[in-house]
Formats: sequence, C-alpha cells, structure tokens
Amino acid sequence: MARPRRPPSGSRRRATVASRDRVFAAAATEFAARGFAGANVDRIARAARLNKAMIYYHFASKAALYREILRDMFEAVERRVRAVVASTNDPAERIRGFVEAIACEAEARPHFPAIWFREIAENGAHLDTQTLGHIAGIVTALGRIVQEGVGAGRFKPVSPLLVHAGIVGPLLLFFASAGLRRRIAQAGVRGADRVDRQEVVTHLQNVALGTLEGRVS
Amino acid sequence: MARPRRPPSGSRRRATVASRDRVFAAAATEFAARGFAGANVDRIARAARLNKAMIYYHFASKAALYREILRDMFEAVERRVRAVVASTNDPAERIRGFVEAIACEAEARPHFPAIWFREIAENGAHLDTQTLGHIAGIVTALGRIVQEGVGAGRFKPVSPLLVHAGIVGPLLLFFASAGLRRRIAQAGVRGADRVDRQEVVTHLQNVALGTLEGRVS
DNA sequence: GTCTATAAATAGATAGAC
DNA sequence: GTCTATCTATTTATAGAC
Repeated sequence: MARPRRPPSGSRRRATVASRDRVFAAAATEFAARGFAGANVDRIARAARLNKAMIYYHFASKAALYREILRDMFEAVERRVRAVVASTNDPAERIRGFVEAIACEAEARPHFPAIWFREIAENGAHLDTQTLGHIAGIVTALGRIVQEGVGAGRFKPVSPLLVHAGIVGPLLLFFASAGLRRRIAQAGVRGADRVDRQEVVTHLQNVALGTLEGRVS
Repeated sequence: MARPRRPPSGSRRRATVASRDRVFAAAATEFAARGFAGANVDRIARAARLNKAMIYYHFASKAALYREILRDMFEAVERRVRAVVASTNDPAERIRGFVEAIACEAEARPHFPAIWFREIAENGAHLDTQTLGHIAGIVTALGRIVQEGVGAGRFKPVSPLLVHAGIVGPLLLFFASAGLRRRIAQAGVRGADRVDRQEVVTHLQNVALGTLEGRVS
C-alpha cells in the first residue's frame, strides 16, 4: 500500500505506522461494504482497534482517507498492467496477462471490486486527477496492446473499450458478487455460489482472444 | 412502474397518484446517483416538487421506498426475459433476445445499472425475498436457454453463470459508466465516450453465441 | 500517539394545521 | 393530500488532557 504522507521525523515510529495501516485496511473494508456515504468513521476506528480521533490524526478527513484508498487501488493496477506490457511482445500473451493482472489485484485487495463498482455508479465523484490518470493509463495500455497486435497482423481492429468492458465487467462482477451469489444460491439457483476463479479467468482470456483473433463474429 | 399500495378509495386521485410517481422517479434518480445511504430524503422531495412529509405519506420509510424501486426493476427484467423465452424456440435467437432484454431495461430505467452495481457491492443488503426471487428467475431463465440449446445439439455445455457474467457485466458497465467515460476521455483516452449502444449489444450477442457454439476456446 | 468529551451539522421521521 | 415546524438520532470533526 502506498503511504505518501509518512510521519515527518526520521526515528522509529512503529506504533504509528502500524496504526495508520490498520486504519487504512479497516477503512477499505468499510468503504467496500457500505460505500463512502454509508461508511462510519467510528466503525472504522473500532475495526482498527483505535479511537476515532486517531483517524483524523493520520488522515485529513473521511474524504481524504477514501481518496487515498482509491489512488492506492488504481496505482497498483496500472503498475501491474504496465509490467505485463513490458514482460512480453506477444499480443496474445499480453491479453492473457492483462486479464490476470485485473484478477490478481481484485484478489490482493478484496475491497477493490466493490469500491470500483460504487465509484462507477457515482460517476467517479471521489476520483482526483491523479487517480483518474491511473485509470486512463490502464485503458490506454490495453489500447496499445490491441493496436500493436493489429499492427503485427495478429488481431482484428476491435474497439479497445469493448475488449476492456468484456474483461473488466465480468471480472468485477464475479469478484464483487460472491456474497450475493450465495444468497441467490439459497433462493434456488443451483451452483450460483460455485464458480471457480481460474475457470473465470481462463474463460475471459479465451473470450478476449477469440474476439481479437476474429473467431467470434 | 408497479404501484401496489394505491390510495384506498375508489374515486379520482389524480394529484396523489401523480405525486407518488414523481417521488418514485425522483428517488430512483437520487438512489442511482448517491446510493441508499448517500440519498437524501429532502433532496428527493425537492426534485419531486413536493415536501418531505409527502414522501412519508406515500412510503413507510426511506428503506421501503428503496425496496420498492428495487422490486420494480427486477420484476420488469424478469418479465421481459420470460417473454423472450416464450417468444421463440431457437436457442440463438433466445440468447440474442436475452442480451436485448437487459439492454432495453437498462435504457428504459436509467437508474437501473447504477443501482444494480451498488446493490451487488452491498451483497444485496436491501433485497427482500420477493426481489431475490425475481433475480433468481432471471438467472434460471438463462440457465434453461443454455440447457435446451445443449439438448438440441446447438450449444456446448458452458456454465450459465459464466454466460450471464459475460453479458450482464459488460452491459451494466457500459450503461453505468457513461458519465465516468466522459471524464476518462477528458483525461486523454480518445473515444472513451464514443461507444455505440448497438455496437455493444451486437458484440455481446456475438460473444455469448461464440462461447456457447464453441468458437471461442 | 492516543485518548475522552463535545461541538456542530445533517438528516430521517412525525405532529398537527389547513 | 399537502404543507410548516420540529423532534431526535446520528455522525463528522475538533479541542485538549495525558
């Protein structure tokens, strides 16, 4: 997790750093479960085993805390996607890696899918310019992968935003809906809660490549 | 829109019915934009050109109002999906119709994609049994379409939940992200705001059929 | 760094007049 | 049916002690 605003001094600050991280983690969980407006600073403090005042010691406001969580998320995804692009020149491998990258981040940060869904619903109301840049970087990177694949004669010229939606939409839906799928299963839909992570990733890799290699339509 | 709890009497109630509908519409917009916790009853009243007390005259509580909007949404989608299944026996036509059905409801009720995203993020916290039944009905209907297509030798046995995620995820993402895509376009991603509705629907129909007919993997 | 106590604002809900 | 006025609870944020 990024921690830009460390406590100023240079000496040991173990307890503080730990408490800041606890706030960050507890807040991520709270924001994912209840959204920005629904999140409660007192509850975050309790989950972090701290007093509410400590949250305002580490972060300027509830909004600033939330913005930092958003930035951390998209910074990490952009970094991982860029690493995929740098790791190979093979267009198909890059597409597979892109899907893996999103899936890995969604697993590394369980709050990510829910928060991302909520932020989309809110038209990115809490995204600052920097974070918006990270998101643009992710989409742009996918655009380059497609473009270079087309240049190499390996891909058809499909709109990168369609490819993006076809990957990110289902992935987020899968990871964010685990809790709801359990309830749907109880409501009578057999197997709604038994979808396998690797099955989803492999499927979406195949779908994206099928689309780009022209086997779909 | 469903209106189960009409005013009791039999005589003309034009003004009341109209005001109830105005509350319903204003609330749907507010809940979509800000979520259940973020929605403000006073703001809903203002948008409906009414006083806050009128909301509590028509609806028992903010939560009850929200639940009614949820029920209305999924009731409508389930009805439309069932109509698709009844309208033809051709598996491919049914899949195309399923995609159209979701897209049509998302357009008929602009609040639908955002609210659905938020409810997923919240593990369906506000869904009552009845509404959960409608959702189960939608997934079950798609399951039947796939199953009968397999039985007719037209489809491979793909998990209906994968097919569902591949359709609903991108569709909701597309419709819910219009506002955010405009901002991403301003952040430098050319064309992020210029994705065509019909292009998306046709693409997702082809992807779903490509998957089910075994052309993808 | 961490706490208690509290200020200050917001917002869901209701009473009661017309 | 529709309104104004208000009660009450919740909650963000801060002051100040240790």
